[in-house]
Amino acid sequence: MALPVLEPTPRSRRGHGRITLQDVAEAAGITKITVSRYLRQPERVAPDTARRIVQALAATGYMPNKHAGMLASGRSGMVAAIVPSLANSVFAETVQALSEGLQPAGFELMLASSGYSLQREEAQIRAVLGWSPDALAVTGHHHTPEATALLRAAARAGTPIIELWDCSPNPGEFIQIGFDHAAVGRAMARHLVDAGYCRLAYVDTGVAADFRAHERGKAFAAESLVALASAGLPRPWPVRMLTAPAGDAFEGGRAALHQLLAAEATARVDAVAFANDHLACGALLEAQRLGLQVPGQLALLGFGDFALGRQLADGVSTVHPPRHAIGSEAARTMIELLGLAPAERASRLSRQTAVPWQLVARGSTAAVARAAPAQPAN
Amino acid sequence: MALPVLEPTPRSRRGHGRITLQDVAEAAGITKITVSRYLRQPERVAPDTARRIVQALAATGYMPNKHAGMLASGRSGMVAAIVPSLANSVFAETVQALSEGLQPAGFELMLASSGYSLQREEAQIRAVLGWSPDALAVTGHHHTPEATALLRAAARAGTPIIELWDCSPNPGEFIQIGFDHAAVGRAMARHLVDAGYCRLAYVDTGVAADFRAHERGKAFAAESLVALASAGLPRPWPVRMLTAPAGDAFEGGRAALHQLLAAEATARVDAVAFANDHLACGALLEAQRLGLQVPGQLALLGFGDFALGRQLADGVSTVHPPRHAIGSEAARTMIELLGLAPAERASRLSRQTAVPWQLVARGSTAAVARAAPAQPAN
DNA sequence: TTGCATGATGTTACCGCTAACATGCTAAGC
DNA sequence: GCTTAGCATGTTAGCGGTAACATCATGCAA
Repeated sequence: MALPVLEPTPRSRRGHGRITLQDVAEAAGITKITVSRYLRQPERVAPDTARRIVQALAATGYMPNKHAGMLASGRSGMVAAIVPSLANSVFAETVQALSEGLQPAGFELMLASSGYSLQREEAQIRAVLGWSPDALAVTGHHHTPEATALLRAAARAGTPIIELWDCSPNPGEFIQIGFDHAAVGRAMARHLVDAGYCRLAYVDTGVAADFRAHERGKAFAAESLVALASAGLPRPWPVRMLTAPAGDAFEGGRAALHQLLAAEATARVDAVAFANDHLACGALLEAQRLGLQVPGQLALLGFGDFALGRQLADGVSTVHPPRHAIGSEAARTMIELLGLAPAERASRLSRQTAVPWQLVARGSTAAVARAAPAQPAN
Repeated sequence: MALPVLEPTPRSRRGHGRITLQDVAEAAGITKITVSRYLRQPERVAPDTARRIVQALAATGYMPNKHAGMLASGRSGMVAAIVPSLANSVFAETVQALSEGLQPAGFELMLASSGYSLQREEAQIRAVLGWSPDALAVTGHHHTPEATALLRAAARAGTPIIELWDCSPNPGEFIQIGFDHAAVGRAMARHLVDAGYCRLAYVDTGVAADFRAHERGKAFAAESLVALASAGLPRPWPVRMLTAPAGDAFEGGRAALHQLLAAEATARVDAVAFANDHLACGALLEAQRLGLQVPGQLALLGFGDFALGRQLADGVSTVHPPRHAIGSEAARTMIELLGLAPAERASRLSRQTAVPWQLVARGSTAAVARAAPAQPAN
């Protein structure tokens, strides 16, 4: 028979070596709940106790374990965002604004970039939801079916889901904060037609999953025909649509320009809209190299309002998207929703906020006298 | 006297509504530990049980709660990184590489940007350590004293701390993965002198906390004198040092160029090195506007190897920093260290990895015949 | 048959924190 | 004096997982 073991190894896994509330409480001569209370609602503990707690906190160098806090309270104090790319300054600025907007409310931001892949986005959503974020921002309203299901489940559980950058005219399943890309595409078309151009082209980006650029392109093409017709060209030149090769966007713009110029000079485009400013700048540089007059022989219109566009030649006309406003508005929305009781919140988990954008006309699309219509207006 | 309450409210806070391991276990007719085991080591459960677990997982739509997992196991599966800025493509690419390198090993990345402020960096470090990351990457070796103390405490507790981008010749307190910026500055100086230029200037960035650019500048200035002397100019023109105005870097470069040209033409600089390519490109565009010959009258040398530099004129010479390699090397290091036993790990929490960079000579610093030395060599 | 290694699953006790309720003490009200 | 409201602090029981050990069939060698 085994002898009774003295001091039976308490088979306890001791802590991971960090200072805990318990340590602070002991140092202050009280129990941990009071310390916990002080940290969350300092006015709820007696001034004298508070003083001792402050000392104990400093002496121990306590740092709260947010996982434990989350587990106990059900609130993580963390918000997650998934964007297609961080290298793209467009999203970087939105994320920056989101982060800055959340900071004062005490929320941390957890960031993931999907590399413009819906598969990776799905994986990221799955991973990120494991951290029980208090809210989740994703980019756009295109997701894999599984991803949508995950988002839907989270939304039903009361987690605000925000789709950034898109804001389609028809209501979506989640909260949308962005703008109508089709409207931007139409405005781009009208701008070029109004400035006197009539042989238009749209250069899409080589990044397959930039749905927004594609959507602008489709609307651009459709609106072009309308605008040209109402400008007295009932049988307009068909809008050339092409896709720039993937890779370096400047080179893509250069290559696209060459493709466009391959046509016989008389039937050449006289204005090109691009999926983004980098493509447009690449095309402008190539046009300069070729000795083409911009905007004399060729007008160029970008999207994104990148800093470079202001610098080249007389400036590249562009659309200024509300990069910053989308992020700060998203932060505002999250904070507002998370302040509501779950019951109230539920009714607001689907809505749309359109953030204004602006077409910035610069030298590259200066007005020209329209050539005589190919076809007299009847 | 109060009647005995039947079914006394079990004062239990019910869960937060999510599916838990317990739910899955019940659906599969087993206990939760077996499900937990299956999720971590599928080969440890019987094939038949595994099948039932898989079904139960699918049926319930289980999603693990990582906070609970972290609390129980002491491992969070998360790594944090703090960079000065995400809008800067330099760091964005490093972060991208870090993220991609960590993904296969199953680590999530938590990201924060400090906006080039050491105060904010300290706050971010504090916040991020509350999430008990398995490892933490920060940028550079400049931190507030408090931040350094926090990092030190974390390192002592076994969390690998990695300083990105810097790699000073003298050993640091933490792990450094980067390169020696002073060496880059010296190489820039030698490149210009070797190409025949002798009236040099360095334009620092207006971002006060970009210590790395400043360090390159100091080394550039010092090495210039040495290189010019050994090229037969014992009493060289003193290196002009100036700081571009903060804000748009292109404009900063333009403004800096104007400042440099303000001197009488005969004593004008003939080569300028910049803290980054944006400044250099801005200066190049301004030089073009002013009709200056680059590199005839002026050589320009940037840093960063941004895509634009390849596009302008005959290309802007630059230094290609190991943006990507720093990130992937950091990921590799983290994974390696986290695979070690804590005891073994402790001995490796301080070391340096120099990642190679490259000077990319393009048109903007093409060689010229050196003007007769101001002073004959003796 | 017995003994024992082996593999599959279960039990228990935590991780560090907080919600909910309980207690004890002081001061006000009658 | 005694109740009672109110404040400060404490006790208990979890949150949802996992580590460590326990148990219980098997199969197989001795």
